[in-house]
Amino acid sequence: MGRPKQFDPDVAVERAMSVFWRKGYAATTPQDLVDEIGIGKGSLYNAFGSKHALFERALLRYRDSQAAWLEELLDHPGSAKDRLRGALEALVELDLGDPDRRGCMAVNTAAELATSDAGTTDTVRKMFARTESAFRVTIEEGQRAGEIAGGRDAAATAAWLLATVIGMRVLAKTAEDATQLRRVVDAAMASL
Amino acid sequence: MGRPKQFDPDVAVERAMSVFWRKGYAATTPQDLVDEIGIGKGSLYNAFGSKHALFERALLRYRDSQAAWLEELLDHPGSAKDRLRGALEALVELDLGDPDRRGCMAVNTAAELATSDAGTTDTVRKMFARTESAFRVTIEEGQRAGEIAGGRDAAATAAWLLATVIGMRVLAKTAEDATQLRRVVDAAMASL
DNA sequence: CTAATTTTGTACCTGTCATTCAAATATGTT
DNA sequence: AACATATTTGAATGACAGGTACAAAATTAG
Repeated sequence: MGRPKQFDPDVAVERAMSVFWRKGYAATTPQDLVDEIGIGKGSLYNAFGSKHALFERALLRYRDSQAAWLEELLDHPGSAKDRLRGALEALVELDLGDPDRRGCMAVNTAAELATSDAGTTDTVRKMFARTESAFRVTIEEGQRAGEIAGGRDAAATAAWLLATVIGMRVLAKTAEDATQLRRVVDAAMASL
Repeated sequence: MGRPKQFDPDVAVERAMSVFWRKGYAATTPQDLVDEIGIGKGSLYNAFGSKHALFERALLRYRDSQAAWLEELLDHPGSAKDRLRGALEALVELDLGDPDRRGCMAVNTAAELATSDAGTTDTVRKMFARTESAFRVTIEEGQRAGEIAGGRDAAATAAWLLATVIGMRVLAKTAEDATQLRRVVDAAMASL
């Protein structure tokens, strides 16, 4: 009943994600969003209610695609160490391959909104926890397989790996070439 | 000649830094700045020219105070490893002790502006390079003293330590308590 | 075919953004 | 004292932010 939407809300959220990811929350205007999505302002506000609500949906979409991507990488066949190295190297490729150097949307959001937006910060915190958890599982697999020293605290190592990855993704935004990031990967793997 | 300034520009820059640090660049308005600094808008624009110019001065002020703080920590007496651990622990204290959880202004700036502001990004890149360099010097001292394996690539280890610290400072903005950060420090030092 | 429902585009609104300006005020120079 | 210079304040500016209102258009249930 009623007139059907002439645009796909999922596509709209994806395009909104793209804009928010590139420009950040505060610097993105409703005009930017309608330009990118290709709908009118009326439709935008009818469908999503507010800039903030759309941002939250965009962030959740980022979470889903990002988490699936990383978790699939860590689920590849191979040794735990190889999978971890592969994931880090894939992240470097991903970040440096992006002409806009957007980095990680969750990291950018933490940096921009943690002081002012508790709800969004909670979402980001959970995203970090999820990644940390995936790292911990892989590290524990490596310990059972004897590739990683069993005496190490897997939880602490996972937290440290998460910090390393977050740092890498910030550095990817400022790095001029790949050498700095490759060094980070090498040193991180050397000390695992 | 002329009426003398009724405020200290250095104090004004410091207060501006405080606001930009807490709110980020885009979310800070000229009104926020004059409220915090305690001068009129005319004075603000007469003294600094634009919001962006004031931001750059605030960022440079951050760089100077931050770099001095960290470099002094790393210059303390003691073994290289102890100094590195001390620096990481001091950063955790600093970040968690801040009620606003502002994290690191350079990191926040990289996250917010790297896609859009080449000049500022260059400043941040140099700040990162300076910290990385201070880490490398300390690591090399540790290698000469035999505390850190000489076979390790000091430059790569320093890059990795920089990434770890950047990640920690992002996590400090979302972490609910100190455990996650303490784990990062422990794991980082364990693998040094 | 209509009634009911929903979307859409345009126009509009209020407030704020970043900046500028005029006038008043405070100093150094002659 | 008169003047030139520099700074202060706060109002004024044009542009745009974020969002709303509304009538016309599109669809489906009955």
